[in-house]
Amino acid sequence: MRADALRNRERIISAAREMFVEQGADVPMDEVARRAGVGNATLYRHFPDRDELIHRVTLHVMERIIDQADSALTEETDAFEALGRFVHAAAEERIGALCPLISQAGDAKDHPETVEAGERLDRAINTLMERARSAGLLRPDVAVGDLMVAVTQLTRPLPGDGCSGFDGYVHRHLQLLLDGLRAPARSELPGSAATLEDLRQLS
Amino acid sequence: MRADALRNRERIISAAREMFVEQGADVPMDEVARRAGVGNATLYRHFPDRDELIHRVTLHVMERIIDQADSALTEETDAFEALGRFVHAAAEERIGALCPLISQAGDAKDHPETVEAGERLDRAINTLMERARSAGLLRPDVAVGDLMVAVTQLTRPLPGDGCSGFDGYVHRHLQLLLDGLRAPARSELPGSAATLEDLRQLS
Amino acid sequence: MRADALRNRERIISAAREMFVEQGADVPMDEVARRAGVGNATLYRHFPDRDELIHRVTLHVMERIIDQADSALTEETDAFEALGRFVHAAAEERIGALCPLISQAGDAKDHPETVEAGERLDRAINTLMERARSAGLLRPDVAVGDLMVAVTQLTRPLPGDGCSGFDGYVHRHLQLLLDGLRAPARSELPGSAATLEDLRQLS
Amino acid sequence: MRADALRNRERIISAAREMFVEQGADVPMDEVARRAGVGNATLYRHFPDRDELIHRVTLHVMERIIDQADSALTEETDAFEALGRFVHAAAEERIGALCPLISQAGDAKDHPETVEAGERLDRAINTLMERARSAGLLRPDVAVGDLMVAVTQLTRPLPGDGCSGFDGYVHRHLQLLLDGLRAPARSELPGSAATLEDLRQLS
DNA sequence: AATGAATGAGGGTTCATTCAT
DNA sequence: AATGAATGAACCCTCATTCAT
Repeated sequence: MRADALRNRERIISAAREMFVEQGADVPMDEVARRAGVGNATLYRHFPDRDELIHRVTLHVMERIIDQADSALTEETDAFEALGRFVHAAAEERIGALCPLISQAGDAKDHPETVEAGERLDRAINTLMERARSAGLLRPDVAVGDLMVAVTQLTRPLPGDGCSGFDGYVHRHLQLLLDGLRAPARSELPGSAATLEDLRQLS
Repeated sequence: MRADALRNRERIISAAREMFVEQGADVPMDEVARRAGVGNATLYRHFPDRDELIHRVTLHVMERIIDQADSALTEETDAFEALGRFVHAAAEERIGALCPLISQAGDAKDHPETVEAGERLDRAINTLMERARSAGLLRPDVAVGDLMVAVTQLTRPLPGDGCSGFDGYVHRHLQLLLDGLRAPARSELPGSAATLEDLRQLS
Repeated sequence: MRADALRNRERIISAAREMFVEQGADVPMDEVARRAGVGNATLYRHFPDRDELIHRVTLHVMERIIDQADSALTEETDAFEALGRFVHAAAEERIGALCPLISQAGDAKDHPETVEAGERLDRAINTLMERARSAGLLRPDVAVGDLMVAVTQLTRPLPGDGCSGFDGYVHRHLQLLLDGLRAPARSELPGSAATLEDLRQLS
Repeated sequence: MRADALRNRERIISAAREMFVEQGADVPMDEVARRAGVGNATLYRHFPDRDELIHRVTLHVMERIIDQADSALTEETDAFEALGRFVHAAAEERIGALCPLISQAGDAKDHPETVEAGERLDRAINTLMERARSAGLLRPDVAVGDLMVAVTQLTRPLPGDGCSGFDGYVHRHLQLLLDGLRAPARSELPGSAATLEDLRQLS
């Protein structure tokens, strides 16, 4: 790929990520192109339709979240602290805004690359959780899917514009969740623990 | 109001609530009308535009949630059990699908009726929380806004169709939240406690 | 017809005339009904469709204009003064706003009542003009159709709202027209003199 | 601008002008597009809404009328003949059908380009009138606004379709007006002379 | 490869007219 | 007779996607 084409591709993904965060997946494609500083047809050359664009943006954010999980694992000594750091870092990566998009992107969620990235993400977070669980700090009845769905949901932006003021509260709610995750369990959870793969097949 | 008109109005609200839950606030108005079994112009006679329809649906659900809070307060003896019952009942009322709609309905969130219903909701839930807090069962550093936002977020449906399989997991996550809410607090929360009014003004 | 029905009919015609003058023939029927203080279905009972309403309003104004012609004939001694008085009076009757409506009312302009009223109007104005012509005050190469079309056009309101400020100028332009009608003719007119019947058949 | 886009733009303006003349400002936008041989969205790309389309069409016709005024000034020796030629030429440019549209186009009449074109038009016609007035051929108590409103009104098409037969009479009425404008004045005019700017501010 | 331009399908809303009370 | 309510067709406008330069 030519160097300028690659640069365009990256600018489009970056613009799309920003706009998806701010305005959701329904943002007009022309607006994405304009924010990226390219013509609309250039956008379509790189991403044949909206689904493909969403697909690539979500893959991109999954990679970043995997990186965050790895960093937290490496750089934090306390196992539960590592989990907490990861949770708050995932929020900053806008997991709540971006990951749910995949359910709007046709069959993208079953695409091999998505599945594969999901597996790596599952492994990375599972490692984090396993370490905390082994240390007796994490309640034993939760799995990666539980954590990721809860974090995603708690950090989802409200539809429509302008509710960005809520961001300040998000970390409070994540902290409440983390307190609920701490061992020992204070109640019995209904249902059963879910992996990311379980969730993917459900959706 | 004429009897048939009232019946139509109720059928429209009911259809709209169902479709908002299933497909979000962007459902075509004509589809809502069709589901309600009326012509599209009948819908517009009752609700001059989409904002008004959303406004009335959200008011309706707020009333139902207030009722749930009152029931929980009356019928449960354990104060924390009451809170838990209310949280799960609010999920069943689809608080996560319906309350966020108000931010998509223009100025509806500042409408006097919405404000007033919000105040009553705040009082009802505050009573529930106060009772649990007095009994030493609820951590003292949370307020109504914290609870309601977290519950709303955790129960929001994913965008797009068909992810209804997640519903089974929602109650797990609510339970995690409730465990995090229990006294004693396991960590210090960032930021400060919010009332519903605080949140309304933010949004 | 019952007394209250007759009263309603008159209120509707009156409301329609006002609104046609202010907003043109495209005013919503429901608005006419509201201005008249009746239900919309009552309007439709009296006038089966918009064309019929326009038809009746224009007949009504034609009668009033005939009256104005008769008054001018009777009450003015100078024959050209009588013509001038009539022209300005027709403007006040909103001939320019109301008579053109008939061309928007389907086949109403060929309705026997319209034809008959047109004939009476033609006779009345012709009498006025003939008297002025006999007195050597009116140029001989103009007929009723010329006068009425020119007066109608010069007094037509602009489409859209709010241009009522123009009214002040209308009488200036009518006066210019009257000066052009005075004998002796200052130029030769193209085409030939037209009766109202000529015009009706054209339109 | 690309050559094909420019061609489309001109075809749209041309189609719109024809249809505005025939059917008024309320023609469906889709019909204009169809007459122009383009898709409806192409029309909207060039003219974001109906107001903008009207705005551009009226600007276009104003330019053509200015040209007519200049031609009449240059090519006619007799000063009143020049005025007469201009008046009839303005009628052929459909001034009566097109200029009133501007009052239906939102704030277009206060748009700088419209104001500026109006000023040039005022100057061009004022030159014509001044020359005739200096030659003692034009009555002194009229101004540009008087002339233009009268010409516009006398040449306005009737609402609705099909009354094109009237066109033959229009030049008769313009001639009557011109005879009324000739010096010496045969009566005193009510009100005061108006410039185009006066009229714009009124409307 | 990049892009401005074109397009057709779809959704929101209005309104003339008809229906039911 | 009077009326509030219901309706479907029409129109404006947007946008995802394709085409032509």
